[in-house]
Amino acid sequence: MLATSSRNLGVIVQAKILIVEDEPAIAELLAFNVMQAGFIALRAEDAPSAWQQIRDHSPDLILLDWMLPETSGVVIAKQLRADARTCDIPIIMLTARGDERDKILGLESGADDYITKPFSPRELMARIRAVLRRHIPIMPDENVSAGGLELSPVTHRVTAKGHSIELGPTEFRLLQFFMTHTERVYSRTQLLDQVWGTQVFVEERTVDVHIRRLRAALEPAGMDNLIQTVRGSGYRFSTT
Amino acid sequence: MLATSSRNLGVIVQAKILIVEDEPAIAELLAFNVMQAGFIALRAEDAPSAWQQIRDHSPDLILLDWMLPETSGVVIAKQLRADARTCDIPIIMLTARGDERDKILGLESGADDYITKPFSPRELMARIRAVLRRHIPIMPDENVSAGGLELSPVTHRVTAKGHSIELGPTEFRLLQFFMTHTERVYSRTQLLDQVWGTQVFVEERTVDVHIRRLRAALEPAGMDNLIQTVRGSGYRFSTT
DNA sequence: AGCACCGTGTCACACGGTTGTCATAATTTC
DNA sequence: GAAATTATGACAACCGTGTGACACGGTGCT
Repeated sequence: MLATSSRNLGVIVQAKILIVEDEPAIAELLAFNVMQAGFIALRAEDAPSAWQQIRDHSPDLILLDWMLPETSGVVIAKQLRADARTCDIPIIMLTARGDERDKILGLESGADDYITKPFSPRELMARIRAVLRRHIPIMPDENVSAGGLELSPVTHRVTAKGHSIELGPTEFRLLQFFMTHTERVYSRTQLLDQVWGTQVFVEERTVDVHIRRLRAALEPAGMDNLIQTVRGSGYRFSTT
Repeated sequence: MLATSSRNLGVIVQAKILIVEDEPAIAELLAFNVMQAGFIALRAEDAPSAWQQIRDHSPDLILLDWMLPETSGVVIAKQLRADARTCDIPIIMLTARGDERDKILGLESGADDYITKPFSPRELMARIRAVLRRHIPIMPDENVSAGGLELSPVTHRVTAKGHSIELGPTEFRLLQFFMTHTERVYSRTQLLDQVWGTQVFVEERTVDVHIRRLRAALEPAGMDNLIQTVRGSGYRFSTT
């Protein structure tokens, strides 16, 4: 599992994190850590440029300094929460004083979490990940059954009339895609996009190999004929 | 997690109840009764906003209307059950027709109870309390037995066909979680959230070590194969 | 206090499974 | 038969997991 990026339905997205901090040294430190962890770091040093960044890039999370030159972080947080377009963006407050009152105020103003300076990079990243984890949209993965096969994403099991079928991760995703998109031909490129993800560059012929491996796993149950080759076009999952 | 979940502690602070209902009048009525009874009422009028609420507030119980504009309540219920993060949330179905078939379908789709409109507030609250009573004490203090293992939270003991099994606190909680959530794959992140808690920051690979320690403790009884590795996904407690 | 002990989290390393790629054989199409 | 396309077998690199060791903090004991 890539700890650095939020995974959703097989597609890897790189979360964008906006750092709103006026002290350059701290901003630099934050940006470094954030990028080190594999996120995209956006930066703003005051409220106007923060809004600009939010409008242009719609970040997935905002690290917001408590103390800012013009507008305080709390005000920004409240404004973010007031706008329908931004009220869903999670906020982590950065505060210098380990004051308990700051914590209360920060949370009341709509922050999802807060962290006091100085902070360890590990803790910061952990909190970021925790907050992001809570905000990843829930995509229900339902059990699928087709052509006598039963696939259960939650238990990560595949069965075919009693036979238990062992699959590697890639073959599992491949079969899952086929079972949720039956009776239709998919080119190798389409399969790569859907199963491997768009950002991965893999040889087209690799699909052949995984098709073969999937068939081999299905063969003991006599269900390998479900995966059909359509010459010149690609592959198809068909019950007939 | 800052929004203190009403579970976990075993003590019901204030259960959050999500009302999914498109008719404003009925939603209002429900909310009023729920709040009157001392619960926190969340509201959603369609499937998307319901998911939003679930994601943000993780309610302790869901009142789900049978008939909804876009996605039917049954579909939502099934999706809730399919997701590891939501499968434990109890559901009470609201149905207008006193039809017996609805009841069957509703229960099959994973609802814990159902109630037909019109209903008396007293009956509704009684059912809510009954369902909550059954569901809150999942983690705390209930003896569990699965796969030939017996776990008793009150005495903090684990036995496997005569063998007494010694576990450290963390391994105990880990096993308890697995035994109350069998046959389902959990990622390291999910296990950290569920067993360690969301505000604890621990390396993901630490889970491996505790899995190993748990297996080592189970090995003398020959039950270490109950904890299965699902490569690329996580771990699973399975009796098969 | 000093001590040993336990539980825990982290790391480094080893091992095996998985994966992508290629060369080659088999198959289909014209 | 030749060309195009796909199936197969083999292989090396990589990644994920298992494992042992160690450090740290807490607890109870002498």
